[in-house]
Amino acid sequence: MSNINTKRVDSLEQDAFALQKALSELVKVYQFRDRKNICYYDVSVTQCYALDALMILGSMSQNNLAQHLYLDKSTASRVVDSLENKGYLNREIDANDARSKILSVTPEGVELYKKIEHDLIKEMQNLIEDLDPEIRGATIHLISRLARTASERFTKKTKK
Amino acid sequence: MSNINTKRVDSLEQDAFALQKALSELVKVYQFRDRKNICYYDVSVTQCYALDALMILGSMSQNNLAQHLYLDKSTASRVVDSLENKGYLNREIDANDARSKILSVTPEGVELYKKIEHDLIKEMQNLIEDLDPEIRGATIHLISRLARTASERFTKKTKK
DNA sequence: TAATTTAGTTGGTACATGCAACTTTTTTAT
DNA sequence: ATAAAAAAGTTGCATGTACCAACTAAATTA
Repeated sequence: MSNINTKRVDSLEQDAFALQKALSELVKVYQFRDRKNICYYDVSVTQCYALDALMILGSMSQNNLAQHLYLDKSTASRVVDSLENKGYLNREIDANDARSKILSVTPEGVELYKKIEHDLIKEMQNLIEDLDPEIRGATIHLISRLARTASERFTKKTKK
Repeated sequence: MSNINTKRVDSLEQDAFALQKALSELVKVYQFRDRKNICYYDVSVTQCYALDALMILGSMSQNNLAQHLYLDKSTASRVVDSLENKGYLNREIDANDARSKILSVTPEGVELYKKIEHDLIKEMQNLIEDLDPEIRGATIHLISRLARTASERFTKKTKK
């Protein structure tokens, strides 16, 4: 038997354990945040996700948005209602398909989004500025991977 | 002006941006999981957190558990109800303080916990086995830090 | 042109949660 | 010693966010 190999396996298992715990804690805390309905300025977290999706991915239909947010179309409809009422986005009938509503962020929405994003990114910068760029890159990579894997796993289980 | 310095700053800002997005996506996906009430065997995610806290930190009072789970004591009471009914934990009056209930995991609870933990850790191993151990360690560290910072920030906002 | 599919809305419902009021026990202050 | 305050836990109630199902209107397909 190889000492080195055993060590490696142990380390992998330990790391997996530690990462599982850390991730679990992180998610738990963020769940708490969302339950408390902590808002950025005057939008809820879900509403903020909606703004983000539209800013990053551009205008899209409501159904499309629902998919990105992992929400039912009815829920998406209400989230959009709220954002529309607050004046942060427009909901216009698609010229090519009268069933469909095209969502787009208003100038007020863009302004709000920029404020929120600025705050969040600044906060994140403080958190990671002392880290080696290589580590930062690797972490981003891993977190993205975790998100992707989790997404596949959960949506598979639900059988869409 | 220094080219190198500019580059560094840019890289930090880009990393902060990317990390913010990745983290946001991760949390979104996990929220979806929890909404769907995806369970491990026959316990919900919150119930699983409760089991985990008791296994890792040992027996504790209900109030104590509530704090660890970022839950109101009333909600904790109900979560514990459910776990007790399923036979996964015991709730006994504290010999030193008759107001307090001491929670402990039953053998059935331990068994369930081990199964869940085994599954999760195996999954995590697959996800990280190709990464450099150094990177893994650093990532775990950063995720823990993110959790801790978020916890401080959110609980401060709520003013406990 | 009739049947089916799709996008979105609305009504009903469920469920986890927090808050407030309450009980019981312990601690503190007078 | 006793009264007042604090603490742990439970229960009732309200709330908000979500899903599902039924519906409308429009587009696509047969």
